[in-house]
Order: sequence, then structure tokens, then C-alpha cells
Amino acid sequence: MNDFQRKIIQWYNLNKRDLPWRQTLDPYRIWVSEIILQQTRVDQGLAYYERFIARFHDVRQLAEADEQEVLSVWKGLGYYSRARNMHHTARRIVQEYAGVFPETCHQLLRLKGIGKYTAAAIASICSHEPVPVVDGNVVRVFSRIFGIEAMAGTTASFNKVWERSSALIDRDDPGTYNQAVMEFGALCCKPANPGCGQCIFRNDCFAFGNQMVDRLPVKKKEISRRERWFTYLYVRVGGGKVLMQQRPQGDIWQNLWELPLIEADHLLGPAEVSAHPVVNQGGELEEIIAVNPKDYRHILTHQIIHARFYEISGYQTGEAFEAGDYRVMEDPLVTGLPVSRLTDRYLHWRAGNMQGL
DNA sequence: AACTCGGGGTC
DNA sequence: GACCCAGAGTT
Repeated sequence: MNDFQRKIIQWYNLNKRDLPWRQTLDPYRIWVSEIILQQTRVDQGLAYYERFIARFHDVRQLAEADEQEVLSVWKGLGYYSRARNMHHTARRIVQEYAGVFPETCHQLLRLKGIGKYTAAAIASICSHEPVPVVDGNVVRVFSRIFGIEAMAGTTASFNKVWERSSALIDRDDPGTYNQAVMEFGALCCKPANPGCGQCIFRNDCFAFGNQMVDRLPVKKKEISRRERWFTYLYVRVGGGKVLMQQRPQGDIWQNLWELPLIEADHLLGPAEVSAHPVVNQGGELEEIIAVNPKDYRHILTHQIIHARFYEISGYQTGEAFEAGDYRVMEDPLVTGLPVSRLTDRYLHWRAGNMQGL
């Protein structure tokens, strides 16, 4: 056993957090946890993991559910393709693998939603395959300790970190080794204000020795964000129902539901909304009865969404909309329909402020 | 290799 | 406001 793995595993045994997916070696549960934790902090994913496992106990239950149910459990977590891919892969595992997860990293890699990181994580934890994981934590820890200066996120960086970790991995317990490096990155070797003072590698760390801790790993330039303007219409149809539509393919929030949307290069004023076809489609001009007082500013990785919500009074001929893209449905708050965080925020605000209307 | 896909915690 | 999180799929 080399010095690095001995020290990091000892540190891990003393400092690791008590997390539910560390109580099992069930590939299904490890898989669920790894997908949830993609680009997601442990604190944020924890409740979702508990809910997901409670609702879908095993891969067969997940395979038997419809996608809408899976998306509903995922609602608010973001990167919804993870949920769609999991559902797809669950069905494939049941049909092609008789419900038994593949064991090797190579086989796992062929499943939708499972990339290099997740394949290595599942294989090393569940099957003791000695393959290193390379995630944001591992890149940071290795870049600092060993002075890897390749820009984070590039294949050069990935390959150098992978080679280093591959040479140091504990071949008897690769799963614990991998989790130890990640946990160390999450708790000690943090992006900002790392705990170098009490770090077990402070005498060996390249970055610490060269005062480069704040410059490693080398970060890539900030991405630009596209601005978009969404004017949403809460159209009350009658009987407590409202018009809804499903998000299109190839855009954000694919397959989630939302209110009728007018996207333009600005947020629409009341006059523009009144003149809009959606508002007049019932045959006569309907009345705008409310607008949320403050426009929303919803920030995604590559987009800034400006949003405004109008509430429009009762059509009695909602059936007219069934022919188009719109559907007459119960308020999504009641039905648990999968909606974006933006829509969810508005609906909750409305429920708390519009009781009299 | 570059882009896109969410949402939120942290500094 | 910038950064970045137990990344993956598409182009």
C-alpha cells in the first residue's frame, strides 16, 4: 500500500460523512446516488435520493413507472435529462439484463446517462474494479498535490489525473479509495478557503509548497449567457382548471410542463398580452386580472430567463384549446405535474397571494 | 473541442 | 456577481 492511499483512506475513515448510499453496495442505489450527485452537491441531493428510493425501490419499479412520474420526483433538481436517461436505462436493464446491473466499467459505459465518471464509480464501489473516478473533486485534489497545470475540463487534464490516480489506486478496495479522494476534495481541499492548515498533504503538496493553491486547478474562462424573455399566461378555464403545455424537444426543461408562453425579445405589457392570439382564442377578449408584481430573473448555466406572469380570467370554452398545443388541466400544484423551478415558484407565490381571486 | 443541459450554496 | 458542484450527450 502506497503512502498516498494509506493517508487518504485513514483520513476518510476518520472524517467521512454518514450518507445513506454508503450503507449499501446495491448497484441500483449506488447508481441512483451517482446520477443525482452529478453536478449536484451532497446537501442538495440528499433529500432527492431518499424520496427517489422510497418511490422507486428497485430497478423494476423504476422501469414500470412512466416518465412523468420520474420527472415529478426529479422536479426542482435540474438537468432533467438525468431523469429521462435513468428511466430509459432502467427499462433496458430489466429487458436486456434481466434486471441485473452490468458489473464492469466497460459495460456500464454503454448505458445512457452513464459516462466515464459514473461507470467508474459504480464498478469500483460495487464490483471492486480498480478504475479511478475523475470528477471535479479529484481534478482539484490531484492538480494541487501533484502540480498538474492542464486546464480543468480538458481531456489533457482528465488524462493526467486519471493516470496519476490509476497508479495510486487501492486495488483491494478501489471504491473506498475513490470515495476518499472525492470526500477529501469536498471537505478539505475545497475550491475556496481550503483547509491547508491541517491538511495531511501539506508537506507534500505542490500547490501549497509553491503558494499556488488559489491558482490550481487552472480554471477555464467564464461562459456567456443568452438572455430570454418569457411572458407566461395563467389562463383560468373554469372549474379550477388552467391551460398547460409541454416543453418542446431540444430546449431547456424538455418534457416538463408550463403555462402558455409568449417568448419575445422583451417582456410583454398588458396591451400586448390582450392583443395576443392566445388570449383571444376563446372568441372574445378576456380580462387580465393580475400580474405578479416583480418580474422573475431565473439564472441557468447558459441562459438568463426574464419572466413575467399574467393571470387571465375564465374562459368557459376551454375545450377549444384541446385542439392546439394546450391542455386543460388541474393546477400543477394539485396534480404534482413536473414543472420547472421557475414555474413552481410562481405557482406557490400565486397560491399564497391570490386566495380571493 | 465546444456547447448545452438546472438549480443552488458559497464566498 | 463569480464560481462550481460525486458529468453526460450532442454537434
